[in-house]
Amino acid sequence: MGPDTQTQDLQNRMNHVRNVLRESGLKLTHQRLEILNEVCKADDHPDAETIYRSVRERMPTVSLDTVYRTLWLLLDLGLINALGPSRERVRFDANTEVHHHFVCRKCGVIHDFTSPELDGVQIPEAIRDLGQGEKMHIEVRGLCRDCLKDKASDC
Amino acid sequence: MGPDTQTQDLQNRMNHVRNVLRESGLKLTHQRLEILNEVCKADDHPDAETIYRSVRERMPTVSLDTVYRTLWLLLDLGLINALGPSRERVRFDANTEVHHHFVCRKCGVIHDFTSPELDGVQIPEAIRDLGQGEKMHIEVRGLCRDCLKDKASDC
DNA sequence: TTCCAAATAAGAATAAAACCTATTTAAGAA
DNA sequence: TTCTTAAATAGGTTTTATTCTTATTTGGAA
Repeated sequence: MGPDTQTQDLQNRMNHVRNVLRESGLKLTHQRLEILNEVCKADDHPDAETIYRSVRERMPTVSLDTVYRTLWLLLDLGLINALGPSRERVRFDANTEVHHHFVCRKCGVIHDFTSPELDGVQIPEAIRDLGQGEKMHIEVRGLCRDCLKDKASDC
Repeated sequence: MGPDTQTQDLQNRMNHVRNVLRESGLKLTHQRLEILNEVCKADDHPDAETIYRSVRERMPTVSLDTVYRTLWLLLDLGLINALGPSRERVRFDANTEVHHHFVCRKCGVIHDFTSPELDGVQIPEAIRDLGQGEKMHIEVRGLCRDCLKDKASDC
């Protein structure tokens, strides 16, 4: 995927967001577009603070509160994902394609991966009793390559 | 499963913990046992603060810091689990049997469920490139019964 | 252009989690 | 058993992510 394709994708995506916001009766603010833009550009599951710093480079007056509010909003609208188990702070993920996460239990790094096997996993019938299932989150936890290397050199 | 069986289970479990701590060269403190005991007794995925309050009933001098340290320790030793995505604070789960979670995206309630289909899902080969997979976390997100009811009454 | 509800900025407040240090204690050694 | 010591704890302080408050601004409909 070349840079032109990426630019194209980003533009399509921004258009999609404009539509979703309009349909939901929400305002299309400069801040919201900039924040979404930064989340999309990042491919490393940034946290709110990191996004704030990036956005501030172009919009020096943006407030951290707005970044948080906007991220939760985008999340509620299904335009981005959130992840981040246990000790980590919440991290955001602009990748809304079907994919899964590998989380290192030592350093906390999160890598996306795709897996046709996992994509096929269906929400089980059994949860009917508990409520209405909407989506599955599948996560593999373990040790990433770097931490495995560190572990080996500890001996 | 009657109360006798449960008591038996808890005792077996406490013995197991004693062994794991000893094997790891860690001290078997009164605090650690009390904290684990409380996590085991709770069946509602309590957070650290809740566990702290429970433990304090029997051990009025226990410190919150000790509760946190102990919970992370038990987690590292694989004696308990942690869960809690997105907006929620971290919650702990003494159920180390294979099971899965249903998380309500509105109120945050977490219910355990079992599912032979999901139990059979294997860690995919593809993650070899990323590191060493250890376990899968499968979570179904949606709306719980109570929140569905509330939603219906909003109309 | 005017208007107003929605959104924002800035700073204050809250609360979860971690840190610091003097004191206590588990458990191995004598 | 008593002694020893590194590990663990209590209690208080600090940090920091996230939310709240309020005055101001602004998107977008009329």
